[in-house]
Amino acid sequence: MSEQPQVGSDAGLSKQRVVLEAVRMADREGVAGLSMRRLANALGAGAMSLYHYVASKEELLDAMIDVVFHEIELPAEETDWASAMRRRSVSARDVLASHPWAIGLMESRTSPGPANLRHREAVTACLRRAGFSVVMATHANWLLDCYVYGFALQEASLPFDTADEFADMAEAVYLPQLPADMFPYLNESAAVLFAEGYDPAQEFLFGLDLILAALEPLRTSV
Amino acid sequence: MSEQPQVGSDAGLSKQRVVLEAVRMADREGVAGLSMRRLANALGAGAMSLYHYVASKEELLDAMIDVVFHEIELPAEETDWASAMRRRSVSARDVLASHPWAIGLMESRTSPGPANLRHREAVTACLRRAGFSVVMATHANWLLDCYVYGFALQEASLPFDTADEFADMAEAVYLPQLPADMFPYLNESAAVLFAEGYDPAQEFLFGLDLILAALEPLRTSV
DNA sequence: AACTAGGCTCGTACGCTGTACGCTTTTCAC
DNA sequence: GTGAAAAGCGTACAGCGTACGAGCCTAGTT
Repeated sequence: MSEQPQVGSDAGLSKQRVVLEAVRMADREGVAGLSMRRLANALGAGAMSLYHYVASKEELLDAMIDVVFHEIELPAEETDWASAMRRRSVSARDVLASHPWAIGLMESRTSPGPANLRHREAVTACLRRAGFSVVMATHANWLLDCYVYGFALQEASLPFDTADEFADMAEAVYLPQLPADMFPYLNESAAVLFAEGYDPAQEFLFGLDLILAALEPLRTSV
Repeated sequence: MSEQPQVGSDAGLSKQRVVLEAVRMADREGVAGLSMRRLANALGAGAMSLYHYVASKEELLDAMIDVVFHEIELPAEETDWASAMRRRSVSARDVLASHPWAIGLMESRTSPGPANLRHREAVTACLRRAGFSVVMATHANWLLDCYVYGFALQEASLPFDTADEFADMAEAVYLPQLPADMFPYLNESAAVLFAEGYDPAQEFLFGLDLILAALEPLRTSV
């Protein structure tokens, strides 16, 4: 054993090491591939050793979600509210897209972790300081989160990651499923998207900017 | 056995009976409580009998999701586009709120079922007929779906269902977790929401109407 | 030096899961 | 009546989360 097992070198467990390895494993193989035994194995430990750092798998999943929230950029304080919200929303999408398992886990997790709370507080602060009323700040917060999470959810359930994969996928799987007489409009859309290419990041910005612009007049100017 | 086992009376299995009972079971006890053995038991059958109607549990889950989509109202054709979208979005929220397990399942399901496709086609048709371009209709479709799914996801992860439960919950669990000095803005919000009551349905309409209003000028009038 | 307390590790075991395999029963066309 | 197909299911296997309790290693006290 090393002299400071807390630090998290390659020997010696810690809650942090367990949780981070779990995140890495979920990134690689999905949350379905994450089992306590396999996780312990990856850490060079016995399965039951993990339970000294984590009360249950549920708690592990909670901690993993909070790691994800921790990666999301907090809204900057110096800029205007819309730019700050834009940046943190883009960051949230990036993070959720790189941990696609996280979004599906959120449904079942009912109590927010510390990083989640910190983030909510910072967002609410940003909105309040920009002149939104308490009620309106709550609305705006919900609305933005709905959009970000909803986007991440839809993106995670897309069967492709890149534009090239989209092209392959559309030709091989999607279009044959859509007889032109039953789905004329979807065929039309698919054709256009196929021709022009489809970029999720750009799609995200469209809705985000629309929402931000629609919220702007709802703050009482300070 | 009855004479027409296909029909789905109380005797005789069928894919429909299996899937519907699975949905009912998930509604009652969550998707975690749904096992092939317990499902078979509820249907008065042996576990392996289910596999004559469903290739795997994955396929069962896909079919369950499609049942949920089937329950969502299609956009009406006779009204203006905004009313039609509003109605179907409200319907979607209602349905997803009554099957909270569904939203968490969507992340892992990559190929849309027939009811899902039918719904997408109808929505796209509604938007195109209202004068949205192909690209803009895609944007609008994504944006609305993001909002609906995101809302459902957030709603599902709330630890309460009714306003009364919210009050209890806020006092017992939420507020003690939020020291006023670290989370001044969240405390402020919680106090106001606590005083005024909090209605998810109303919250949903705020964002929905904001989005619909912001989309209106983006169609080229017909 | 001997002893002890407490933190850490983990082997074993239990009840559960999805489902492959193959056997039995039922249904139906001829 | 007969043969074939459809429907039902008992058994078994690998893997899951985790309760339990036994072992180890270290620090502090006597």
